Amino acid sequence: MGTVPERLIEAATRLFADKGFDRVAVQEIVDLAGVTKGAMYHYFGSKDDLLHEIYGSLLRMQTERLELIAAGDGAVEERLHSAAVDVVVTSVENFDQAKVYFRSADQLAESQRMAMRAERRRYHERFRSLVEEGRDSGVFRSDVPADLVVHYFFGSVHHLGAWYREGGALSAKDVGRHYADLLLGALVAGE
Amino acid sequence: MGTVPERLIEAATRLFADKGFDRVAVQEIVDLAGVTKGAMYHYFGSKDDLLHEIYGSLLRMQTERLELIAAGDGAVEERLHSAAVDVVVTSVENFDQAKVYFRSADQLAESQRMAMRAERRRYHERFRSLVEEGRDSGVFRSDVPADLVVHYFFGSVHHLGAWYREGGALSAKDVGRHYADLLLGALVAGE
Amino acid sequence: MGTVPERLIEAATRLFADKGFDRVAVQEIVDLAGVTKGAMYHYFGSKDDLLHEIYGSLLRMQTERLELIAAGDGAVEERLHSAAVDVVVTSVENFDQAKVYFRSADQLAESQRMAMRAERRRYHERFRSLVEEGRDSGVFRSDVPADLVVHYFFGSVHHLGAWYREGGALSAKDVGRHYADLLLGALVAGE
Amino acid sequence: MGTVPERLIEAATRLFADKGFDRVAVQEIVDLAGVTKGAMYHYFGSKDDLLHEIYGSLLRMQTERLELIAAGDGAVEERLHSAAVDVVVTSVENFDQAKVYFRSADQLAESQRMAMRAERRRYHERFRSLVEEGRDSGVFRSDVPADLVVHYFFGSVHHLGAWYREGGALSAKDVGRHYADLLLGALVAGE
DNA sequence: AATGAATGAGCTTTCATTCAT
DNA sequence: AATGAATGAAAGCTCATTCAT
Repeated sequence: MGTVPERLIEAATRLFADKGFDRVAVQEIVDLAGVTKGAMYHYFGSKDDLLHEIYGSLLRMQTERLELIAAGDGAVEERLHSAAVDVVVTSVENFDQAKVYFRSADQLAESQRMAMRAERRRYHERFRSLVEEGRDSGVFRSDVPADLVVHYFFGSVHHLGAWYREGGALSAKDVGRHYADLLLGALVAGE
Repeated sequence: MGTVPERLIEAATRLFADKGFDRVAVQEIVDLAGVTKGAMYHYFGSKDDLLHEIYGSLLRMQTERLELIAAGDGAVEERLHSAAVDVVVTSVENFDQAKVYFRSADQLAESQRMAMRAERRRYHERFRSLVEEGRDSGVFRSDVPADLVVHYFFGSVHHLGAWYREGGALSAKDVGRHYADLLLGALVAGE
Repeated sequence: MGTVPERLIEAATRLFADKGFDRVAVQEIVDLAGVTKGAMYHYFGSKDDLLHEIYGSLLRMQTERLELIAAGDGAVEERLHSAAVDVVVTSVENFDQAKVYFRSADQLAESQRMAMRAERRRYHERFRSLVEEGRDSGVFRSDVPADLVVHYFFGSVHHLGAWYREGGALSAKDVGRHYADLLLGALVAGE
Repeated sequence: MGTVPERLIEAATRLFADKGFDRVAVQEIVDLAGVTKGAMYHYFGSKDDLLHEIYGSLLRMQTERLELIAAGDGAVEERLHSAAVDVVVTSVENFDQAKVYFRSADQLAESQRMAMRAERRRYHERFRSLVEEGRDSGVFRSDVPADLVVHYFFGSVHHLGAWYREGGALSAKDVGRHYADLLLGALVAGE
């Protein structure tokens, strides 16, 4: 059953993913976790803290993986493809966490927002540097700003929570590959 | 200064776009509109009604334009390109409304959610039919599900609110063209 | 269809009878009457005024009839019996009005409450004087205070709204007779 | 001073009795009880819950007592007399509670109304069965429907709140006896 | 480590009434 | 005679957080 803080994180993740941060009462979280409010405030300073905790961990994990993939030694188009597949697959495999991340990103308290943005920027930049590497080496088209490309692609990823359903016809890997194909197709297409 | 209901819609649009539906108090809306709560409830049945009104109008407008564009007589790749540009441009030109739509779509009361989903689906299907038309005529790749393509692209569009800033280096038209180019590039690229 | 004030009184009577004064909104009344709030406030000073009007008229009518009956020249037990039947029959024949009277008597504004109480007391006293007349002439028992008898009987009458249904097995006259029989039976029974 | 929920019930009882359910604000209740609204909603789900609690307890008590009295082994007219005295005495001894019951019975939310009606019906039926027992054994008159008799008597009891004042000339027992005498007088009177 | 009673500020909504037209 | 937009005060209720135990 896990420790109390683990159960709390788990409960909060499920609820935030389903209804959005603002629509979940602390009471619901502790009920689902089978503890009381006092216990929650013993481990977490606030409801915001729970949110921070939840998507911080996914983002950190994805950043680490991205850095490994990007530092690999395949061709740039292969590394970008892998990175694209990976962010989709890890998002789907941690779908509740990802949904919380996608939905409630802007709901953080001022103090934590800074830290979060810095981490997100780091991920974004690393991804962009891959795109730029491809352009510099003449493999990718260069008539579209690299930044825009990254936003374009992450938009698609963030939208997964709005339509993808686990257990349907498409596996996480399927979606990841299709997404990566579309991205690479667009970049390699050339003018 | 416009009529009271207009001022209310305007105020609500700005606030919902900035902070999200759940973070805006009715009191803030009426303060910004310069009226009292009673006046608001004279014109709108609930806070939900305001939300519905706001993005209903954008969605209706975009649907109409999409249907016109799709029914044009150019080549399918040109029609899809125009449609893609158009949804971006109209979203950016009504950016607050669009942000409300992107952020708060799922926050509607049960009753209105159905109606809204039906309208959204209609838009989605019309867009998808363009993609399918291109595949059937051999112009677009067919190894990626058409539905997924549409979700992929709309994800990018929905994400505009998270990064695009008016008055920056890129005009609405610029972004629209880049987005459309990326979409068409991916589809035409062929396997 | 009647004049506007008549329609308003009618609508208010029905609604107050059904739901109680406090549970009816002025908006509902004017909707049912097919007019607007402005029209209502043109004819009536307040929602309280409507209430006052409604049960004032029933009470006045019943008082007049009671005085006629009491002043008749039959035996006292016959006059009391007639009076008892009459208050039941007129209450049932104006059932909505009567229900309003029974339910919402205490809901009047301070100013009107005085006037109302005076009228009610007048009715009560006239009824009591009949009881006393019967006692003085040795026809009725005298071991129960006359005031209490009157309260006892009017309690039964007021309760009609809680159980009597028009169109059922018992006609207004039936109930009136049974009620009067029970009252007279108790008084004549003797010690 | 009692526990918080006790103080809340006490305060609500007094206020509901005085002004009627709809005329009492939750704020008044908590002020009188010396707590805050949050505390009230910690113990009671709604304002309706308070009402339910208040007269549920009186009704349950009276039902229990009625069943004991009715199951006794005296003559039926004695048992009915006792039952009549008892309902008056217990109502007067818990006068605020009884007034709430008499006044606000129909103000309950739909959900609780059913349960309450069932309990009231049970009380009514038990009382009626006493009346019927007396008719069957030829002690009571049978020209008046038993149901009507019960409504007639309970009407008188419900009306107590409208006229009886504690500390006056008549004790609870006095009123109870007079009421019972009037009831029995009417029933035994014979045709 | 954990409880749960209690707070206090805030929420959306209702409503009798007024008033310019 | 009548409209209906608008007010302003109050309503019932929710909720993150605190704190004595």
